[in-house]
Parts: sequence; C-alpha cells; structure tokens
Amino acid sequence: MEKKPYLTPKQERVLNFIRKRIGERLPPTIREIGEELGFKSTGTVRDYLKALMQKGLVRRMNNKSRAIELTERAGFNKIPIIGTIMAGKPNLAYEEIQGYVDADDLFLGRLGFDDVFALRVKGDSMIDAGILDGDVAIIKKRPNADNNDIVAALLDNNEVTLKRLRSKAGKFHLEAANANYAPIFEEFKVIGKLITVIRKY
Amino acid sequence: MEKKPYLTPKQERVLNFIRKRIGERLPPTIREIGEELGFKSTGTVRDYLKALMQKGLVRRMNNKSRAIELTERAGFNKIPIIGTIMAGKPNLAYEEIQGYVDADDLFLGRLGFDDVFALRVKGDSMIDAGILDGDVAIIKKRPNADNNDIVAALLDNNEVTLKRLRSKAGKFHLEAANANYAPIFEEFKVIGKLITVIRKY
DNA sequence: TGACAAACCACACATTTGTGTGGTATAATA
DNA sequence: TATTATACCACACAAATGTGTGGTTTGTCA
Repeated sequence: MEKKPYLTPKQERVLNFIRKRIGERLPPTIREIGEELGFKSTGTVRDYLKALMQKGLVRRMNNKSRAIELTERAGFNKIPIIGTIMAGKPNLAYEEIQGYVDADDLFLGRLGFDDVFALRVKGDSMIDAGILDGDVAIIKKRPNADNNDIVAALLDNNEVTLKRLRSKAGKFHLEAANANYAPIFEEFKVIGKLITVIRKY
Repeated sequence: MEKKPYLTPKQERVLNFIRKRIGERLPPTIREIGEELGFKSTGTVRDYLKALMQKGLVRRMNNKSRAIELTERAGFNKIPIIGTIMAGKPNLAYEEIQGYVDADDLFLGRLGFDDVFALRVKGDSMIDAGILDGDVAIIKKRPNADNNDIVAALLDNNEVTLKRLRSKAGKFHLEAANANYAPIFEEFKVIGKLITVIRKY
C-alpha cells in the first residue's frame, strides 16, 4: 500500500477542501477552491492542483468543469484495515495498516443500484451461516444462481426468503442454515443472489 | 416514506442517467444528458429537468455547472428494503417496499472517517455472534465500552482481537463467542467498539 | 373543441469555468 | 551562487455550460 506523500500544510488544506466537497456531492470549481482558501488568482489554485497531481493524489479531466477526482492514494473514502497496533502510543498509530477498504467498494462496489435491493432478515433460519435476525442482506437481482449460493427466493405464498440453494440429482431446493428448519422442496423462483450482509450494532 | 411519483419512461431514463453519473462521482451537465439520451437541444433536457424538479426528485442550483442533486424522494443511494414481492410479475415490482436503506447511512452513517477503522476478522472466535472469518468489522475508536459490547481490544502481545466485553465483580474481561475459546483475563485495552459488520460473498 | 402535458428542436446570449502567459517574493537545496 | 519548490497575483482568452425565447407535434382529458 502506497503511503501518502508529504504535503505542505496548505496543500493539505486544499486537498481537504476538495475531499469535503466531493463528500458533499459536488467537486469544487477552481474558483470555488480559491474563494474558500482565500486565493485571489485562479493561477494559484492551478499551481496547487498541479502539485497535488504530481504527487499522485488528484486526477483531472481537461476542460471539464469540476472534474477533480481523488486517487487511491488520497485516501478518500478509505478506511484503514489494521492488523496489529503498536502499544504504548496513546492514540492509534496505524503502523500496521494492511490496506484500505473503500467504503463504496466494500459496500456495493460498482454495481449500480438498479439491480440491487435489500432484505431485512427475519428469524434465525440462516443463523449457522452467520446471518442473524435484523441483518440487512444486499441482493443482486438474478434469475438463477449456482449450487450452494445463498439466494433470495420467492415462494408460492408470495414470501421471500433467504436460503441456500442446493441441487440434488439435477433438481434445486432450498436449505436453511439451521437444523431446526426443514429443507424446502416446494416451487420457488430465485430472484437474486446474496452479495453482502451488513449488521449494525 | 413518500412514494416516488409517477414518471414517464423517458423521465425515468433521464433520472437514471443522472443517478448513474452521480454514482460515478460527477453529476452530468445539461449537454451531457442530452448527448446520452439523444436530445439535440439543451432546451429538451431543461424541460425534463423542470419536470423532475416539479415532481420533487431533483434539486438544482442556478448558474452552477453540474449542480444537479437528487432529493430524498428520488431514492438515490437508497436501496429498497423489500418485504413481500408480488408474484407473477416477471421483473421485481416493488409493491411492498418497507422503506429504504441509505447506502451511506447504513454503512457508516455520518461518522466521518477519522474515528473509524476496519478490522478484517480472522478465525472463528466470534462465530456464535454471527461474525465469521473474513468479515470486515467496522470499529469506532473509543477508550472504553459497556458490558456486553463487542469491542476491539489490544492485548499485551500487541495483537488486536474482537471480543465481547464482560464485567464481573467490577472487573472487565473478554469473552469469545465460541465455546472452544477460553475467556481472556489478561491485561487489555479497549480501542474501539464494534458498530458494523460487513460480509461480502 | 379547447386545454394541457409530454416530447421534442433551434438558437442566441450570458455566465461560469478552465487555460495560458507572465509576473513577484521567499526559503531551502545543491 | 544557481536552482528548485512553495506561494502567491493579474489578466486575457477560449471553451464549457446554463438560460431564455419561441417554436412544432402528439396524445389525453374534460
């Protein structure tokens, strides 16, 4: 994992402002950056952007308004994954960062939202697969899945369940991950495949 | 939860394109929308934007480039939580949307990233709490926690573990959620509290 | 029939925004 | 000492982008 290069305090401020604005949904224009940071010339801002680009923190598209992107390196949206943390230090020093999780990535990746929906898990039928009551299951719409995939399936009574798809002698059925529940052999339709489970405490 | 108002197919396409672009980081300009959707006049696009604004799906700022925002209603970043899905319909008709999960919200809320980090879970010591090997645990930095909270703790050997915090007779110790692991009574320091678990399939 | 919304187009024009050139001053580095 | 990086400014210009006016056509609803 590449380390963030040294930035001057001012450069840091520029980067932070861009970060903030992107977080608020709309990257700033050059003049907006200048206004915020108190620069009277667009040239000044461009000097900063050039510096940030050279340090690999920022990417831009020519002649496009607001087309400022932060790179991997800039660590926007990245949550550090930590292995071992050095003791002694009072506040966490990330000495052992194993990598970064991209918040977006981790969550949905680049799926787009059209083919994704969520189910709130009810009950304990998947408890042995580590899916608990109240968890949110993110499902990607698909009309089929493979053996052993966990799927959202539509049953005859119009209910949706989350179960593991199993094939036996060419025939598919659904299995809970909990010995207290019997396999389901009735008619069902796969509506999507489980891609992510999220649990909030 | 307000329902999304009726949109014509074309309006839907415009909205989707905007959604897509915002998802990709940069909202489109009026002309970019027109290009994508095959409109030869910026006026046409503005008509669509006006319609979408009147229906409360889009917000704009005057004279600002790319300043298109989607409102709550437009369901950007919202993943529908579905209870029961009507059968018969070939593609999912969201007749029973129980609400929406805000992707950002669900994931981190508005914590900001400064006091949050992630741990990749190793091993099966928390399996009975539905936390599996490979899961990503999102931890909010805190020097303390309450009884029964699941915490990231720093042990004397400089390792970080995810365990449940227990107090007994005024003394805290750590407990795994797996009968195969003994409680930990040695010295430790709480470094944060588990707030979210994410698992990707 | 009349009114209205949806769906378009063509342009002219005003702003916003990005680009480029050419400066100044200071401090650190080789 | 020459060079380089940082840290600014002023402007002119071009390109991108938003706005506004004034159309046409089609279908629906009262």
